Amino acid sequence: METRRDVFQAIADPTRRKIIGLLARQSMNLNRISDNFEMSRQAVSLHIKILQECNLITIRKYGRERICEAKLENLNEVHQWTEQFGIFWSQKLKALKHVVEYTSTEPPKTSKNRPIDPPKRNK
Amino acid sequence: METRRDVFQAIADPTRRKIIGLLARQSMNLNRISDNFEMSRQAVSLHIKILQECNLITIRKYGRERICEAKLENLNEVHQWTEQFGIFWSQKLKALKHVVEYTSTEPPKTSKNRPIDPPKRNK
DNA sequence: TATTTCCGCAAGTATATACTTGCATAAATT
DNA sequence: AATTTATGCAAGTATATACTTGCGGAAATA
Repeated sequence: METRRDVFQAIADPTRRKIIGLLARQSMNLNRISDNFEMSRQAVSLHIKILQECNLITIRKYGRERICEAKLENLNEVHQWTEQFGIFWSQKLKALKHVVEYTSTEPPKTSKNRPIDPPKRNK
Repeated sequence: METRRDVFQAIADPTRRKIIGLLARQSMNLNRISDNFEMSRQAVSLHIKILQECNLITIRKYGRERICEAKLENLNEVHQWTEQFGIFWSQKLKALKHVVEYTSTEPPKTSKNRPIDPPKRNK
């Protein structure tokens, strides 16, 4: 039922991203959150549950209410994952080397007159 | 079958994240990529297809091969989404105001002697 | 006390997801 | 020409996902 559940999966859903956006501005109880969506309260509640499991929000009981708060720090995992490629961007992509190598030529007709070495599987 | 398909959903799967990581270092053909995984070639191929649809990779025909290249720029959407909350981190979270307000008190016993105003739905 | 509000639990459904295996085809290699 | 290699297409399956509706209970309000 609830196998893989990480931050990346949590933010995959647009509803959950919107919830995070809402809670980033102000903590709210469940019903208040679901006011922002067309779907049923239960549906929103389920999204909240998932976000909680992924440690992106915390829930605090306040009387009969449950106040949801965003724990934005835990978006760091995502931020850092994308960040790692940022290095490549500024370096104009190492992979770009390959692009240039290949795109400047036509596909080989035979193995003899190939303009460049074909990619070979080392196995 | 293929309804919602965006970058966030694309990177939700760990296999696809790994593929992006691989292609960020070096462009590869399909079989080469699938060498890095336990699953079948077809399974990997499907992930590639999804990544392509989300514009995270491009595929270039080279003879009988199909060379996959990462288009890391399009991770910007994710990067920026997380970035927007970075502002809040440095500001120690506006929402933190709420946390302090609420956590310092017990839940109200009656409506009379509530230590603070309860959250009210404006409807 | 009666009523409303906030919320969880549970059952049910339709579609999506992540795989698999088998077969077919075009392009290189021998 | 025969074989290997790279890949696509299609069918099939199990589980996950994103919802719904209905019921019940605890807490606040009138």
